[in-house]
Amino acid sequence: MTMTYPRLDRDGTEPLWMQLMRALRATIESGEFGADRPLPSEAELTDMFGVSRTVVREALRELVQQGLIYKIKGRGAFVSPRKTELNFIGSMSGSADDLRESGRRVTTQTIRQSLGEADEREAALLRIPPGEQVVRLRRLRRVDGQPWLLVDTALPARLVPGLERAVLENQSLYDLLRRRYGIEPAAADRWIEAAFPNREDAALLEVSTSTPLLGIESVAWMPDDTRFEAYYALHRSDQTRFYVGIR
Amino acid sequence: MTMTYPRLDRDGTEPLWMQLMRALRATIESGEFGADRPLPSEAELTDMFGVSRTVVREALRELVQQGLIYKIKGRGAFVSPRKTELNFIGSMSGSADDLRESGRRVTTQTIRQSLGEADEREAALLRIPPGEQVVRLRRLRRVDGQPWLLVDTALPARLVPGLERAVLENQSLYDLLRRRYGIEPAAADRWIEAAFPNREDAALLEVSTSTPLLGIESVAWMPDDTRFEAYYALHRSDQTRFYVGIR
DNA sequence: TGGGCAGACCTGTCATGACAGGACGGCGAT
DNA sequence: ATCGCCGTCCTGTCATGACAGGTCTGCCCA
Repeated sequence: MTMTYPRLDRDGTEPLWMQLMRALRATIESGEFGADRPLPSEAELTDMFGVSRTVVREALRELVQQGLIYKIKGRGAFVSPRKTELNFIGSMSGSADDLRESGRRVTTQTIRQSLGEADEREAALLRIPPGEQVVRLRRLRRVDGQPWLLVDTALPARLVPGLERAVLENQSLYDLLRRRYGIEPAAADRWIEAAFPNREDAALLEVSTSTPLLGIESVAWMPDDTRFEAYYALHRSDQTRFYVGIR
Repeated sequence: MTMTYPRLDRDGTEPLWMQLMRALRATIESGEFGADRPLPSEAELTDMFGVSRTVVREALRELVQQGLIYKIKGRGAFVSPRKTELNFIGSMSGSADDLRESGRRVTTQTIRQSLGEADEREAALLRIPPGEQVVRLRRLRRVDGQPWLLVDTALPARLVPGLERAVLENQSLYDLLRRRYGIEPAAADRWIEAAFPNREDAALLEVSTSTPLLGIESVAWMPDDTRFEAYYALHRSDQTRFYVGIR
């Protein structure tokens, strides 16, 4: 067992379990472990990181939830076989702007970025009065050069002052929200349907208007229940199906 | 606080946290609590049920995961507003045959039920050799009389001897698997795409062949990693969108 | 009347300990 | 060589305790 890990920061604000989860996740994603290879046992991890078994279990539980590992009672934890599909729908970190790269070239082009007034739908999702200021983004996600996802996002302007002028190209919106505005996502609701694109959307996604696409509506909120993001996305599932892992 | 709860069985095999989760869930689903109403605090629940806070937290965590409740630090846990959509994709209990009823009349008609040999796709999903015996089910789910979901399921015959002759009408397949075969689901992988139905499927679902539907492929397994179920489902999202809650 | 502070109550994090039961390997007996 | 048993190691469950920090209410003072 030759793994080396960063020391966990006991004085910071980030919980130990989260730091540990990140460290393990980084190792797994580095490719150091192949599919179905065992991780160190819980007891070993408590020794290696100098934390309690509670912390280790919490970190591992999260990795199981994310589908990166699986656990078998009496045997241990193992690295899950690599998913070729992207866990976009079923993971918070898999949101439109925080898509995990799986050896694919992912680019994001911002088509529109403006201030506006929340319409009825946006207001209902974001739990704000209709007409309240929102920042609206329209972005096109490409995977290996192919259009893949077209997302229309609305965020309450009062939460993200200046976002309508920020540089967003190939940026993770969630990172930006976290660093600049202290927005920590806690949970999201998502609704999925099959839909046809209109003429404009079809052109952007380079499909015909009779191509069936996945439509995903989403609203996300912070730990204090404040809705900070609503989006509607069109996805070309003819290219890549959406994966959801249930743990 | 006038709630009455069943006593938890300390001598059985079912973990206390799971029993508690079920009890709370039953209360919530009975309608006794309205949306956003507070649950008893963790401390109160430990007193009421005579269990440790660990057990209470585990039960509540599971309910949060299922989207039935939400928690706010410093304030407590609250009943989530009732979802009108069914949590089919993102929940193990929301599998094709264990759909939660939300005040809707749900019926299931078995169209086909037979023994067969696993084809390449079934074999890959179930991790069995092609040609191995599988039980195949084709079922049509109706909600309020409207066709809603058409599911083709394959299960390794060696795990479910006699299932091809069992009475399945309006039965929960998961209940049956649990009671008769001791099959306990642990996790699942699911893939979602937009698709068109073929002529036969379109007729069953009462749509045209140019109606876009959601296609869901799924494989589920037990704690020992044995794949016990694979299905492909077509869903009419023109009727009801699919909901996924991220917690 | 309004604002600030303290205390009580809440969930979140973490440590420690114990026991149950599943998995696996080694050893001994047949 | 094979099978069964035992010991060790593993995760799962559960209890207990402590502390941090968020929330809310009531009280006191200006």
